[in-house]
Amino acid sequence: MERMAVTGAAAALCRHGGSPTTDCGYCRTRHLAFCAALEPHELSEIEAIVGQVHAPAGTEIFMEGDPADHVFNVTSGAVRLYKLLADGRRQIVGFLLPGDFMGLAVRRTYAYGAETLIPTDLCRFRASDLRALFRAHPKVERRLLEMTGDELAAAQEQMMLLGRKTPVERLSTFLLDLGRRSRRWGGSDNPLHLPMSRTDIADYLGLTIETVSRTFTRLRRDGIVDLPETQIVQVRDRTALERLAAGEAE
Amino acid sequence: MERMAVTGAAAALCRHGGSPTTDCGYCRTRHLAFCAALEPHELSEIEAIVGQVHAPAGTEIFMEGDPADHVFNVTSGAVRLYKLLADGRRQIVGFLLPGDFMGLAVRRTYAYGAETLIPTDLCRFRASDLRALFRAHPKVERRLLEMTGDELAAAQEQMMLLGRKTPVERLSTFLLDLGRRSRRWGGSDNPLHLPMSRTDIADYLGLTIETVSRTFTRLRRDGIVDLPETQIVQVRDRTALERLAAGEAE
DNA sequence: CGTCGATTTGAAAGCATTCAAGATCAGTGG
DNA sequence: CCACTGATCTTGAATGCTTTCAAATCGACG
Repeated sequence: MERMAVTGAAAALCRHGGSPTTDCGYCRTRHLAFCAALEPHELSEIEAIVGQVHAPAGTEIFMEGDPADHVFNVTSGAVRLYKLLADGRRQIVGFLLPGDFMGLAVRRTYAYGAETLIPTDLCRFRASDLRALFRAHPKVERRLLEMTGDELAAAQEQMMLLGRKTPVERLSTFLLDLGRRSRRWGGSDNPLHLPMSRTDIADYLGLTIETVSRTFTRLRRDGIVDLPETQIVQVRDRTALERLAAGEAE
Repeated sequence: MERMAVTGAAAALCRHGGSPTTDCGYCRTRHLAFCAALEPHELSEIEAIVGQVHAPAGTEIFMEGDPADHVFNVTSGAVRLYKLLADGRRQIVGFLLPGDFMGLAVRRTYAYGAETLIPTDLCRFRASDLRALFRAHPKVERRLLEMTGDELAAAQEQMMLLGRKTPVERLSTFLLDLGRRSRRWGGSDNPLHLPMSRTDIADYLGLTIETVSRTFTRLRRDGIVDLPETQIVQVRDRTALERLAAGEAE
């Protein structure tokens, strides 16, 4: 199981050196985050409580079980959320891309650990500040309920994948989903850049690294994708990929 | 794949014959549902928009993809939520017990189908009525965000189970979780009554019915549980069951 | 007592995993 | 510029566990 060097904890993450305040007006992911619930003239309420954080690749943002003091928005980069069993088995429960958030914990502690995959920029909010914002602006809370509902639906799709799909169906679903989410924040979906390792993909799809690699090879052999580089996927036959992802072909 | 006769659709479900209004003051699951967010003297606001529904075992409440017009609270009985692939493979994404809710869809349609396992009583709300209640009482929406967050955390635990746990770990986790939830609404956790079939358990745990059966046999052989009846589980060694569920033993 | 469905058990097969070895790539220093 | 090194990824072969296929048992119900 991959274990990379990690540093820091949520409260210790370096604040971005520059300006003490943030200008949300220029944020390219604002329309994706819960911030979208507020009108432009209300953004100062967010700017008053947000902190900017930059973390290099492989940084531990927080660990499962840590006190859930903060909520984070990803504005650039990528993050993996994961859970561990006692013997080291790992399940990645999600990858975060720009516009995604993490750390909303009803309970006192985080339900998963979070580590950056690549250099990543985050907006950090103290949970107590956010709760105050909810009281002032119920529409922010409504937006967060909406986003949490979307996450829950995505989690149920992932249960379908983990419980019933074959390896090639899992990988096809993963590639299409990552492509959709990449486009959502303005990235490319073809060619698609994979910010995570094969080990990460395996731990997300409930497979071994070897099976992931063999399945990539099969998709390439069948002319469905091309891999000009390990981390770059060129989709050649999207229809075939979609049929595989839906479990309609084999 | 099990396919039982089903009847009706969300809008067609019979209203309970009796009184046109409901007395939430007597509801034994009120403290579990989102209704708990309101004070006793505010319950009339719920009573004004709630409808009582009774459904016999094997009733289809709604199908995946149906317009998400209603939200339901389970007050007695049990429900399975499931998703299907084109070729009939099924993944059960959750079992509902008294106090649980379903149908909250940010999107226009339900993300899963719902069928009763046993005779079940439901409170039904029109989504539009509920949204109006949110506006009048933000604390109801807060409570629903809290419950949805709990569901998301449970879904992530299930991802860990489906992606990385062995069959005996899956079944142990399932039995303990069902026991906890049974106690929550006032039921017994030992002996524990299983309202669902082996096929349902298999489709929930990402296994085949035969593997579920063999795993029950193993737990019984090892003296960890007893099965006086097919649907009744007597836990004999809770500590061992907990160790198995956590992946600390084999 | 007989039938039908659900569950359990047995035996064989298939497929992902495990174990092992190569290949590729990025970074480092000669 | 190139060899060296370590990590990541790919490929091969064998193992083993779950699945598949098949049959027996159990239980509810008429």
